[in-house]
Amino acid sequence: MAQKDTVDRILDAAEALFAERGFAETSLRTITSTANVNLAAVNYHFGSKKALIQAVFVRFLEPLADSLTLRLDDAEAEAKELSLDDLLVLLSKAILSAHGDDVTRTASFMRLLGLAYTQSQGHLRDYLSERYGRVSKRYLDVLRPACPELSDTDLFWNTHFALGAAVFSLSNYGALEAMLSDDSGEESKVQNVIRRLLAFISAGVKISL
Amino acid sequence: MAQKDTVDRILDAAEALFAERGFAETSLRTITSTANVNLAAVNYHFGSKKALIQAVFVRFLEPLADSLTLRLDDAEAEAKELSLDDLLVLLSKAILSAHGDDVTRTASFMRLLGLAYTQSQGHLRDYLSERYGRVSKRYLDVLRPACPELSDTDLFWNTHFALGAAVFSLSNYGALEAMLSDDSGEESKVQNVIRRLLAFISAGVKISL
DNA sequence: CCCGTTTGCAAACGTATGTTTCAAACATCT
DNA sequence: AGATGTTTGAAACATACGTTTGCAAACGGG
Repeated sequence: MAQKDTVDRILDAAEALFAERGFAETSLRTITSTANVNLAAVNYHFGSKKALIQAVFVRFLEPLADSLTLRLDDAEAEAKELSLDDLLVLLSKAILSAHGDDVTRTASFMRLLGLAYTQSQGHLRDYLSERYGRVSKRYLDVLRPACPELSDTDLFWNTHFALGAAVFSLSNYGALEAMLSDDSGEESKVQNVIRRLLAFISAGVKISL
Repeated sequence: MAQKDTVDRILDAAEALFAERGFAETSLRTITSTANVNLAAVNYHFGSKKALIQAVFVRFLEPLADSLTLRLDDAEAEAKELSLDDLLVLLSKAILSAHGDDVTRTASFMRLLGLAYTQSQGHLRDYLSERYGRVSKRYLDVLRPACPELSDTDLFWNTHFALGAAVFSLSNYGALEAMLSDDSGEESKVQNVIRRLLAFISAGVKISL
């Protein structure tokens, strides 16, 4: 089929539109007309708007969880001690590689993650933490021995500070980039910001009160 | 009058409801019934829902901007060099003191700030940056010489990483605190988290690529 | 006390939304 | 080819929303 499947076209449109306008601000009519699909198709294929939102997240997070699991398996197979920076790079590579190093789409999806946190969307938080709780817990378990000098409370808050820095800056990447004078190099700007972010996080996470 | 003024009751209800559910997800009917006020009162006193949202932000940010300006005046009057940590403490004290050290309300309002960033709400971003651009620019101007070893690009990204860490963690403070085992000391937990946050930011901002 | 203005209230209006319906088009299998 | 199950399409439905209206009550200066 020359045209992509209806389901995928809906998911593509929904992912992009949600990211730039939020969930409640994006109507099914906008989504379906962007996707060149009949309005009823969303309820037919997904059942409801809520379910569509969940499907958008699952389509992105499933490969990410797989990629992360795989890399953690590899790392543990080598049985070497993983440093904090090793783990940060591992995570960022897992995220980026999960969708063919499409940095734009990844940054756009980070915006969705930010929305999922701030916007109440209770059903989403419950669903995601139920579905991906195991992977994130495993990552944290590996992170724990990489920061032996930190107490559990230190680590807890520092990781959430780091998560905030990542989600916030990447989800607002578009707006932030526009504020910069364009004298900086053109190529792979996002990559550079990610390098900056990792350095920032690496320094912060090591702090204990 | 025993009852607070209608305008204030609306603002109180709107601030709390917006913070916990988002802008689009909070209807005027929910706001007015929470405030025990007639539905039409919002459009009468504020003109529109958009204007109400702006008014909520102005009521909170105006004292904050004043407090920050005052403290910057004092600091510059002493003509001492302000270190990065001095400036972080100055800012956090300005934020907290602006509303009688009501940490709960401050944390709740941080959530609103996060929403203002993530949800498109273009009118809000424009309005706020037009109204408070001068104060924030002044703070950044003082911050600049406190980090002499950083390039402008370094400083730009690091401050936004820091902002993300702050907004995200404080705006989700309620949910995060609930995840912690309650063995930690009861008193002034928020204050402790703010101390942690400042240490985290202080370490991260100093990083250059 | 009166009258112009402000505030409060109930009801309605117009619109946009998520969802449902049901018949037509399509695909798949025997 | 014909029957059967799946997918699309246009239209309608029910509801929730922001906003407006019309009028009564309260207020305040002359």
